[in-house]
Amino acid sequence: MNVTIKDVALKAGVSIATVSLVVNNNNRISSETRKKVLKTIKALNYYPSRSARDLVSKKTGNIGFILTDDHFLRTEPFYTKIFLGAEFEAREGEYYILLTTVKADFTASDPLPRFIRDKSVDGIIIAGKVPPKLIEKLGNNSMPVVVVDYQMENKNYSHILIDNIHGGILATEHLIQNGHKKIGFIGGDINHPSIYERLNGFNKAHERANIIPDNNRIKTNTGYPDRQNGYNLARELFTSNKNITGVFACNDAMAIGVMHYLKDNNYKIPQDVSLVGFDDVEADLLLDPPLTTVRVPKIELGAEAFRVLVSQLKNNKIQPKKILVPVEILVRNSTKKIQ
Amino acid sequence: MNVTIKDVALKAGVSIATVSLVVNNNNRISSETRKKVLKTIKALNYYPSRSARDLVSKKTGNIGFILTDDHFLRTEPFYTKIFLGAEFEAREGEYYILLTTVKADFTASDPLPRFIRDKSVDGIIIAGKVPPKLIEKLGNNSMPVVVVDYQMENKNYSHILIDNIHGGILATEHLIQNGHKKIGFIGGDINHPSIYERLNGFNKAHERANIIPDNNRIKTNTGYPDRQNGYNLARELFTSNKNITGVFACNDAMAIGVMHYLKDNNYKIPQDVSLVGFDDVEADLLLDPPLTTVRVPKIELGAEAFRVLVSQLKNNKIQPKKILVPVEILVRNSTKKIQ
DNA sequence: ATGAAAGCGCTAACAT
DNA sequence: ATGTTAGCGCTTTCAT
Repeated sequence: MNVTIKDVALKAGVSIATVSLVVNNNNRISSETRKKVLKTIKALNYYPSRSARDLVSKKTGNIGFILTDDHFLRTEPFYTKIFLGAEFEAREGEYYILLTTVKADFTASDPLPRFIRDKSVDGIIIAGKVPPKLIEKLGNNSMPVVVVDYQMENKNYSHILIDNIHGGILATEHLIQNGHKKIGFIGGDINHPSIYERLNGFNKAHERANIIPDNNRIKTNTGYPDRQNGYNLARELFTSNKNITGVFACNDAMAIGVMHYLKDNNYKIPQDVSLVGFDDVEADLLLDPPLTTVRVPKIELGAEAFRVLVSQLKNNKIQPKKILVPVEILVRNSTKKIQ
Repeated sequence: MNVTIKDVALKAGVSIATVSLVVNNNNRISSETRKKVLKTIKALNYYPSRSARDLVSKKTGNIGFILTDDHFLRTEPFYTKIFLGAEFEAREGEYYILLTTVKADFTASDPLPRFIRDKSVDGIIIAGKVPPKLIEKLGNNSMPVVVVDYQMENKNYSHILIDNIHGGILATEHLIQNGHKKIGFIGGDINHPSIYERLNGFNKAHERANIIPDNNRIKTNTGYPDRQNGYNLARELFTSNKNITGVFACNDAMAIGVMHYLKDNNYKIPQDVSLVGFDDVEADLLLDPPLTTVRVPKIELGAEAFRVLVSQLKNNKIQPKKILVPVEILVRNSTKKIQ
């Protein structure tokens, strides 16, 4: 470190306490003194030492961001955008974000992320499916936790959630309003709350339109919701069902798998089958046709998670919140009206 | 913080200096004392305070990882894997990694990443194309810098580089050995050192085989090397050239664009055209056919960058290194032998 | 409104 | 081989 609080105090002709108060926006300082101090801070290009600060305040100024490796390395930059949203927001605040991954199949014997063990963070953001054993192991820990895009029961954690039910309704209603009645649902693991809720929306939309959805058209399994899995489930769906005209895939990755399956089997999109995805990760993907999907504001999810976490840190009474982030349908060319 | 060095000293019946020496693996301590201290450290679950440590040592224990936003948000997890390699390695060491993005068109008036301004990192890793203005602005700074996957001239920075020339040779020789003579090259910005070198390898392989490459078959532009751009350049290539039988695309993203173009224009891969990419990002992409490509060890690139940076931090004489990481060709089904 | 001074938890001389 | 002690740069009472 170069220039310290002492240098500033000396140059400005005040005590270090005064400098400290100015730096921390304490209003007990006269505006002249403040101005003077601020000026010499600029002149000297002074930045307070984080470590000295942290040592006194018993904070770290860091927040930890945990992602499972499969999420971080997803082909589509879904979770990286959520991270970036948090990082953008952290730049405004006084925080740094430490990103780490844990294995998706985290077991009780795996160590907790290092920043938790050695208390290098003041709080934690976890995005996407959280390994249950991780939560268990985290249980003893007193750090505030915000969970993004994953729902957990009766926990003292705040949640930033996608409005999945409404998204499912939007996607399905769009299909129904375009005349589709025999609609398939392609999901991943139905035990994943997001997928469960999207299916829920799927059913609700049918109900509202007085259509009975056929359970045989609902295809899920316990695999990771990626393209390959979408392909496989599309095969299941179309070999056991004739005359399906619309498909709602629970995310864009699976929708792309469905596209591949349909092309391989000489179905035309949207002439033969209309297809709706979820997430909106298609930019730069060069899909043909462009995919109608439900847009999820990924940057906003991350930013909101950061804000909620910091507000809990500041108020240090942890009042768990649950925030639903709205979604919208983006109609592109993978869906069309039928008579 | 909870348990401090004092608690450990007290419980173990030694001085805090002794505890400190044990923690820092100083060999001036008798093995009995060491054992005793280590035991009570375990018992008390003691972790040294980073901030206290950093305050004394004038280090931060952090290293900064800079990526341009377009790279971080690339569809294929290329740079995120490089980051992860660094992060894996940091877990072994005593470091944390702060990840931030800068705009790809960073200008002189954009602020440097915050962790540089307030000196919250001991060193920096930059991956991928580095905005020139960033480097200029970084000039005054004394922090060691390691650059991954991008070449800069006459700078005191260490480099971890892909062996692009050899990769270009491998890709092209594979085509040539399979009987191809009229081979196209699809690149992005030829001023990007990696692309320049891959083209270099392309030419070298032709030379070795005594084939004169036709400049009209080399298509580059200044755009970002993504799928769309690959598509566009493929159109250029195939409309101005007949009977091309092989294409080397300078990365997988562009190769995918080429694939799309070929499919849209009723070329069969590999029956009509053999296609080779570069990077190996295809896992989970569901390409048809699977792409022959040059594999780049992304995790290893990041890990190596971290190692080099830390070794410079430790030796604090900055001896800039240049490390070439080898590549290999992965033959899949997008290439075939012609007579 | 400002300053003096204690102390956060640790490392590194220096002493023993 | 181990202990004593002086800071590192800051925040925060407590005085003034």
